[in-house]
Amino acid sequence: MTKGYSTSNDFDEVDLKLLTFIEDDFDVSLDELSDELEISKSAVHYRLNKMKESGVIKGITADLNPEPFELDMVAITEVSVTHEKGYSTDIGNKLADINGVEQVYYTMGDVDFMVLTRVQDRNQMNEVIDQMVAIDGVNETSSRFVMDEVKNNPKFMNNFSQE
Amino acid sequence: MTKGYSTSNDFDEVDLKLLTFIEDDFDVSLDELSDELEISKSAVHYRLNKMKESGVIKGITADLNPEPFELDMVAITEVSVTHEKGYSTDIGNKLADINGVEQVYYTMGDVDFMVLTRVQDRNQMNEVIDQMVAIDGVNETSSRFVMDEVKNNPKFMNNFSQE
DNA sequence: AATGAAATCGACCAGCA
DNA sequence: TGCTGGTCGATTTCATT
Repeated sequence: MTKGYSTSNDFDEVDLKLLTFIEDDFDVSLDELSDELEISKSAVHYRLNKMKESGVIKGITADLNPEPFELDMVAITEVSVTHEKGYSTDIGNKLADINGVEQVYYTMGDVDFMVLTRVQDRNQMNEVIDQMVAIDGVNETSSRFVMDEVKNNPKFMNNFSQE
Repeated sequence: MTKGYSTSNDFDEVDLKLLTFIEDDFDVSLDELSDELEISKSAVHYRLNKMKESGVIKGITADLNPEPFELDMVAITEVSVTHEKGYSTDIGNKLADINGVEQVYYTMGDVDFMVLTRVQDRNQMNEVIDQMVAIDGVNETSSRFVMDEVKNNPKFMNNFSQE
């Protein structure tokens, strides 16, 4: 974040509306956004550029469907570590680097990491768990299988609009 | 998914390379992709269109930075339900609809749902938890605060390339 | 599936409020 | 600083192979 936008106060209504739109769908033309926001195409472009440069917009990405890749086995694993050595950013990164691991959170409380894994089948899941316990400092793991991904598409602007 | 791409076998190397690129960064020119894949710009465009239409590419979205919105409080909550009535898709959807709730998974085992919540402060977090326990059928909740989001940017192609 | 040409759209710039 | 309008280059579309 090079400049501007240190707090939410730096956004006007048009910015918020723009962000809400493009967080949901960026596969639209400038004309469409221009119509919706009732500002000129150039102005839309100007605001987008500014937010990209400032880091408010981290990037533009394609959201893929896991189904065609048969990535339909998902598990959530609690990982406990032995609290000997200095702290566990190291272990967190090693967990994150395992193939199939999608999300890693370092948490307060009885367990240290929550890990979400997505793979194609039980064999791959076993491999992932094996790699977790093989990490130096990992003490114990406990996994739950996900039967249904009710919601897994974070949209910050939804959370923010409650303010 | 209207046609094609029912299994991973329907993708050739170029498709996989293309998907790997755009899942990470779609803010690139056709020329860049054309160079990288060593096919013509039109061919890139053709493949992209096909994958959008077939649903392999679910959409193009902007990835936003939570920091400017001060959405830096994250918690993971285990939700248990009373298993009386018919099943709990209903409860899952109600959890998903709560403002601030980002992810909801229906899981096997001792708890029924894992919920990830992102809000601005403790007050908002309390509100969210209140709304969870207020849902009819919700029995018990247990929350852990997230100290560090080690990894939270799912990339299917990373998981897939292990195959 | 892929190509090349024609039509459309987006990126960039100088200038203005 | 935010925006405008115009130019140029990039993208989309389509007939063709």
